[in-house]
Amino acid sequence: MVVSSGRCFIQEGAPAHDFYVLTGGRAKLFTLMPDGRRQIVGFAELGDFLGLTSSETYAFTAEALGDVTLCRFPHSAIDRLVERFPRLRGRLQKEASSELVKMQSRLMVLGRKTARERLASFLVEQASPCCGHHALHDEQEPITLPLPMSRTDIADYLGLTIETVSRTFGLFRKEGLISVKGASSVTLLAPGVLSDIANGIKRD
Amino acid sequence: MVVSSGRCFIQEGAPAHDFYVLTGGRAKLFTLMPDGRRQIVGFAELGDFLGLTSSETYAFTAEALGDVTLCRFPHSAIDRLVERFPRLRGRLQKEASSELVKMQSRLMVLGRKTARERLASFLVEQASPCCGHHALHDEQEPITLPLPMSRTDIADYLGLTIETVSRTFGLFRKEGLISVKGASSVTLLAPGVLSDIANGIKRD
DNA sequence: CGGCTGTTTGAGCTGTTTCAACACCCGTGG
DNA sequence: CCACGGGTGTTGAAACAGCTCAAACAGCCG
Repeated sequence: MVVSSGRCFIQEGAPAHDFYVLTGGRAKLFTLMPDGRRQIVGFAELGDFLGLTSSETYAFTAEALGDVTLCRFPHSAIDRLVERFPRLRGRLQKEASSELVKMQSRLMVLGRKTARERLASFLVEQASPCCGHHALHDEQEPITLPLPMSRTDIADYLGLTIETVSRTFGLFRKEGLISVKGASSVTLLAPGVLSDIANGIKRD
Repeated sequence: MVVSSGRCFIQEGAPAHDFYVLTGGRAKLFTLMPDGRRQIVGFAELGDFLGLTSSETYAFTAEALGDVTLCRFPHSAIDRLVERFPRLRGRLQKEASSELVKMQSRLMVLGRKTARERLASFLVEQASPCCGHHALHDEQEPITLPLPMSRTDIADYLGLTIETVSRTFGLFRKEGLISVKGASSVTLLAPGVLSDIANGIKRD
């Protein structure tokens, strides 16, 4: 199925009938508090499984960032699917535990890092799929990233306000660490330094 | 195997040879930043699986809170185990996805909640296994909890400082919401109100 | 060229942290 | 039995990072 930009295809709290595999585009996953405060719990991309839950209802809302394509499966079909594609079993387990590891580093970001460190962590995380195998830490080449999410989304992902996100982008720009094109594209000019900032390391 | 209080049985970054099932006691799971900042990513209790990871190394350190008993299995044995105990498969999946759901609510705690709301969330979370089936939200009876972890642990779990945790305990006490015995035992005098605070709901 | 939305910048404020002093609990040894 | 530590928890005052409120700005599209 195809979901157009801004549409929600999973609703927090709704009965969890189906699960999805994302086959194109990206989506933001978030939860809300009764008074409207929002926390983005992740950005889904190609190959991610969404809507697997042990409870009766979805734990988050999923909204398309740009147009998204996905495959929908009823929860009840999961056993049949695994039977037909035995390798899926391993995928599911691997996906779950790698998501758990990511969550743990997100907890560190939200619980213990400063605004600078949070934004640096975000940029490094966004860059890591692009630069693949070799560690970004000692990457010297500039890396250009598309940022399909708004400043508000970044803020709600990092537990900050849009103003703080904007100001911190400004700082990084002034320090020559990044350069920004039109607010939806960044190039990391010094990935190694950003990675150090993300981990709270000061090199002098 | 038995692990005595304060001992670490999983080291962050160490090669992940084994995984564990916790069969007695409780443990804290945490990650560290190079400069020593600490984030507790969870408290493990009876029946929890620890050390399952898709990568080569453990993502967190696990330290016993009081004495702990656990079963150790080499990672390589997991397939054989599942073969012998087919129901284990479901347990693993259920455990993983319920842990993911918990993680999402922890992200909300760390990213968007105030100190009051964080501590209330913590107390409600600690109480929920005790009061089981019926929702704690409209629970009127006082609930007494043991708190095996130190104030420092609570602070590192909630992304606060020990001083803020202590002050907030003081506030709750003054407001008649809890009563504290010797810093390692709390009774929730108004669980419903605490649950509302945890969710950012103000009732007047 | 207006009008809309999203982003940046500025100034002042606030909740949480930091730093420091003090109180408590408890095991030890005089 | 009680004074003495040492670790842990509490309380206070000052500082600061990030938030709030408000206004200016930049794209972007009709």
